[in-house]
Amino acid sequence: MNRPELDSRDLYAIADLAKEFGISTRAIRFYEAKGLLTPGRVGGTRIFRRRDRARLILILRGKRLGFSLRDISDYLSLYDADRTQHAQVALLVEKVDQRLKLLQEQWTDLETTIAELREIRKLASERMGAAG
Amino acid sequence: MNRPELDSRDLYAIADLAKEFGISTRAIRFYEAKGLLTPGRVGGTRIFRRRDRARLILILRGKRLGFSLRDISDYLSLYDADRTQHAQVALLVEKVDQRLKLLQEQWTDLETTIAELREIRKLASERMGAAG
DNA sequence: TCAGGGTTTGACGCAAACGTCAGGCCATGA
DNA sequence: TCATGGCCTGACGTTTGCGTCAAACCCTGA
Repeated sequence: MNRPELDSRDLYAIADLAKEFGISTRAIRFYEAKGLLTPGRVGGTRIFRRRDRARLILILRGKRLGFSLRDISDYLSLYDADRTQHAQVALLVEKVDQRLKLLQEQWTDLETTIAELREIRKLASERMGAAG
Repeated sequence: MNRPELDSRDLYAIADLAKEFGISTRAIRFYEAKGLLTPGRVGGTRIFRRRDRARLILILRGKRLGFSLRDISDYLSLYDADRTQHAQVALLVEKVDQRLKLLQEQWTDLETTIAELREIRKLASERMGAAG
């Protein structure tokens, strides 16, 4: 483990991050190709810093939230530029609101579905008599 | 409008349903190709009945819920066969539970994101002074 | 010196859910 | 009669988010 620069824990190899977050190196390279990450280079080899790691965390959360990489890319741009880009922030807030609304719809849809399944299950067990 | 069979409102042309639900005829044909719908035929032309319309409603709800057409197909099978397929129902209940859990996670993630956006928005407007 | 392990860049593959022609059939109305 | 409009079946195209080689480079340890 004689890699002083890497041991400062401000620098990560691609496999380090892949392992830490349980994703593939391919995925990480893909995020870079899409402009979501911009790691440094030593020769050809990618070197990730804390900033990159932080961005990766945001990317993964965005994915859990169901946003596309395009959307996440927009979101990440907020963390760069001055944060004074009012219009950008407004746009993002809007997108999150949309997503929130969609989740609310899903929630009520799900309640309906659950009720239906309960009904089906009930009918099923009735037909099966005491064997249910 | 001299189409007595169609005016009984138990029969629909493909375009009727497409228009009613705001989807393309292509999508409807696709659902049929995937076995989710089984409309009748008069010559080559598809004829949809109330049953097909009801299934289409379930399909669209399933999609809103984020399920794949494969999943929805399984779900629909419950509405056919005897409803006595205990195992099937259990399986579906399980899938819905999974989806429910996922939505709950998304919900809390989204709250975090919203809080962050509010913070950014606040910082932005502060920097812009009273002009916000 | 050479195998092994980690890295790189292409480039093709893939599954889902349709979009988008293309070409053809059929019925209707001016 | 012929143009128009709706429906049909292929069949290829598209987008998203990677997976999966392939071929090559570099460093390290036995």
